[in-house]
Amino acid sequence: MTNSYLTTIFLNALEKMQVKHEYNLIFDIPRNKDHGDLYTNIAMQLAKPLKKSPQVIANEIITNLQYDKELISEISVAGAGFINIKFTNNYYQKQLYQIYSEGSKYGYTDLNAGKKVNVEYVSANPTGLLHLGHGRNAAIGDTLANLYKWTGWEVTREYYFNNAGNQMMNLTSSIYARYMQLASDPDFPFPEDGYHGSYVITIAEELLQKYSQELINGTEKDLEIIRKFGENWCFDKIKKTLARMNIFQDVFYNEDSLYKDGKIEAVLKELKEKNLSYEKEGATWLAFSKLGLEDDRVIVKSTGEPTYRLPDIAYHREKLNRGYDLVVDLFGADHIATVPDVLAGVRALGLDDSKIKVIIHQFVTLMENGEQVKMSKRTGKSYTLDDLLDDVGADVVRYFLIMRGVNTHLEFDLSIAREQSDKNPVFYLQYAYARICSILEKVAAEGKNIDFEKIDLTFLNEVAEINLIKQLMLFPETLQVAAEKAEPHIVCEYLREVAAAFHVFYHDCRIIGTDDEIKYARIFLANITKIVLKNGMSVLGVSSPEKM
RNA sequence: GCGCCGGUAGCUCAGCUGGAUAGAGCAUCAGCCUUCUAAGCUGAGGGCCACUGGUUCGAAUCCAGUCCGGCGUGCCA
Repeated sequence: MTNSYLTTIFLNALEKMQVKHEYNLIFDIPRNKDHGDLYTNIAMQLAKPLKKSPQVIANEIITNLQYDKELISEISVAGAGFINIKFTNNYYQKQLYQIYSEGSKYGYTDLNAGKKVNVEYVSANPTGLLHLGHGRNAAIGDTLANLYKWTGWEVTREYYFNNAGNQMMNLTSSIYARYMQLASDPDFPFPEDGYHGSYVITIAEELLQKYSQELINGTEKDLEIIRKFGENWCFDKIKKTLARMNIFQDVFYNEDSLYKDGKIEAVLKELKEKNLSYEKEGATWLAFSKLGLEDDRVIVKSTGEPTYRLPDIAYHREKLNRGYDLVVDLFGADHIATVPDVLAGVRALGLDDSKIKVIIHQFVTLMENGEQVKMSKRTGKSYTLDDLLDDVGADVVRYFLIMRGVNTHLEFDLSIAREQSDKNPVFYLQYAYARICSILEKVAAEGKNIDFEKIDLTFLNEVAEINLIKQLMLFPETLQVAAEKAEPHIVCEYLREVAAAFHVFYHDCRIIGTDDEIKYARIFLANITKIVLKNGMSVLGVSSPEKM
């Protein structure tokens, strides 16, 4: 981590010593509390170039350090040459004022001000209902978008879909078959690889209600009506599900518009001009082998239809052309194969693919009572995201789906998720928040006006108080790291630690019934904690109820 | 076969741009409510960080190889 005060005094010391070698001055929190509040390994880094032992260098640095004794109580050399720094309570108390002045904006940094990012997530085609996998994608994507917002980016949340391809045709014929089975012929054959989900029957029932027997001839016009009906039905359901998760995207980008606007044609033409595409066996191939990949791939099938690669490439160019500084894609692990193709395609068009950041998340397995709940697309008996939301609620769903690293296979334990108890990590955070609200309410009921500007924070000297302040101070940097690494779970872990630090404070330090000075200082601290928890939970998209 | 991800406590997982004695939650065991929400707090036990070799002051972390699991490897998306 960086610390501006420490950085300044250390750079001054190194300058005095006339150190001109390369180094990376960073401060970190030691695992062991006896080693102080922060440490740096700068002396080790300089050992080789200066040809001195780390301990000797560390001592020289300390000799040259000039610092405010009001803020730093101790700087010492330890172990192999670590420099440990210990702050005074006064230092921490002062930080609290700083947090207070930022108020509900605390945590926000304008690091990326003026920069635009597009985050594309969910992007399920309107051919069915969202399931658990989409849920993880949605939760990670939306939280990531929040993180970008909190680190200064101007964020566009985007959903990409295709309502024209094979999948849509498949849905259409599946609905038609169900419709026919209901409307005229119970034995009407169901397509070989059709959509077996029970929702298709529901769609057919509604279709029958609206159109009666009108569509039984299955003319092209009839099928178009059915297709549109199915698409609208699915999209409506998808959007409602997302809304339940507090997800509202800004742009719904239709793949079809790439064709209508001639963007697919343009890409094909350019690739041909650059001699990167060629005809073979009736299909158009893209010469990925000339772009650093192993094999050439088909981009237009011999039937004349493009494969997914072509519109994907055109779509990414389109996004880059819209002027984003960063274009983020969120995919499940099953889409990994498309990534190198799309990036190579974008490079082939002369664009900077380093602006594209692809995040691949691993799968989710649903567990119940220690057994895996099997998802079966064939039988149509699947546990949808809506089912899950009905079952455990939006807060638990969002939290559980982001609480692990994106690269880790996620085990979603229904038994724990359903439990409204200490086993459930969501409630741990919400309980801390509710406790704060409850106590502040009690204090307010006493009717005394407290002037926050005049509270004397030097009364906060208990270990639990200082530890809580330390935790609260880490919030902005935590959001930065989580955004930078694209790892929302970092925020989950952080907030759990904030809640834990608060619970200890709550346990050790009584508020009501203590002397006024101490009481007011502690109320102040509780208020700051409330702000951090609330802001943090809003980043996660989890609600912060005042009562539990 | 090849590519990507993972293998850390009984279970689920952090830590992975190298740092001091490897962490958390759950589970197990032992404590703490006449006072602000016990959905809480305190403590204990629990580990060849998959394996082997390498890099260096120092490796769970980096490199190479091996083994195990997941996902890919289409004129499906």
